[in-house]
Amino acid sequence: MRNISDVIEGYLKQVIELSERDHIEIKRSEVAEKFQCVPSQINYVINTRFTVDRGYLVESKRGGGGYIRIKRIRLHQKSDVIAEVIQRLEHGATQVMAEDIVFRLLDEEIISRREAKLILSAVDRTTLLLPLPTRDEVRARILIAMLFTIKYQSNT
Amino acid sequence: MRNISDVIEGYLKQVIELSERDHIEIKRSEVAEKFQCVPSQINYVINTRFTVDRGYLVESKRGGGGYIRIKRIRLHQKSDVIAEVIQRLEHGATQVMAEDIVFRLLDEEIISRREAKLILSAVDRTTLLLPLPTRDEVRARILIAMLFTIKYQSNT
DNA sequence: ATAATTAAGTCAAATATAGTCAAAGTCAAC
DNA sequence: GTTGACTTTGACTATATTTGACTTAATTAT
Repeated sequence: MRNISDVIEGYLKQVIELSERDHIEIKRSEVAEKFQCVPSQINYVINTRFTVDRGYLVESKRGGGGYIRIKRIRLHQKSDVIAEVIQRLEHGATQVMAEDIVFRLLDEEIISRREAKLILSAVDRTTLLLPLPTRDEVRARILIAMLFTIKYQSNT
Repeated sequence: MRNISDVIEGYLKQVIELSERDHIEIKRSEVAEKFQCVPSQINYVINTRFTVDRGYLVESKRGGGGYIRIKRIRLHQKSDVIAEVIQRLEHGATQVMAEDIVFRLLDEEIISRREAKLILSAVDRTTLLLPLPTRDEVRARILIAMLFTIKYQSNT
């Protein structure tokens, strides 16, 4: 007998599979009720099994009529290049590094000219206006976040 | 099952959409009656969904013959929309403001879906990871920088 | 003018969800 | 039988919605 997290994972994947649409919406409390577990177990399952790396995007809303929405995403065709670039950014990014990376992505036709300008304007030192070394760390995080977005395009 | 606020939001947007004029006038009590809710629910919907950042202007009048008037602000000159939006950002931008603005630009077809995602990922609080109020200031600067880039694109 | 009536506005409490985090439990590998 | 990764649990937190008592403003009747 498998553990309850695996069972819930399987259930959710089946629901996604059978769904017409590219996403499903669940009520955390209902799923918890169905499997006789505490609601936060659902968060655990989602945090460990429905991650971006595994190809899922999750959104949610609290309050009345709240929900958890799980979407499947597909990888960008050039995701290897992006993954490689993200690795280089892990320990901070200077403006020159950022420019090199953006020009490479442009060169590889992973981003458009307009997107390149957009990215560069966001991470320019006069935009961030933060002291070092914070500036290079924030720049790296912004670049990584944007690259992730490009890497994992949702199916919609 | 959706919550009543979302239903009322959808209804009002549809009424605006189908309207000949650029604004609609509703009677708060009638709408409340139609959706079987208390009148102040209508204020809640208007205050949370028909904000300036989302491109709406609301006026009202009390007393006999009172009404609530909702106007969709559709500006056709893209640069005007951007200029207006930049002004609102001058004193910092919360994540909710940023989201409202980006969705509006998407709605007005000034940016693409992918660009919207790119921008939102860059200014997400988990990306910036800075303490307030710095975070809101940096977010505003990044948004302004990107909007300028979009506004003054060279045509070459 | 003043009062009565008719609307809309405000605000905070009650309710309905979901998220976080860390302690406790489980189980396989060593 | 200890260790460490993974899972389970629940107390506490955060956020969104719903509701209603009370307030304010405009119009109408006297």
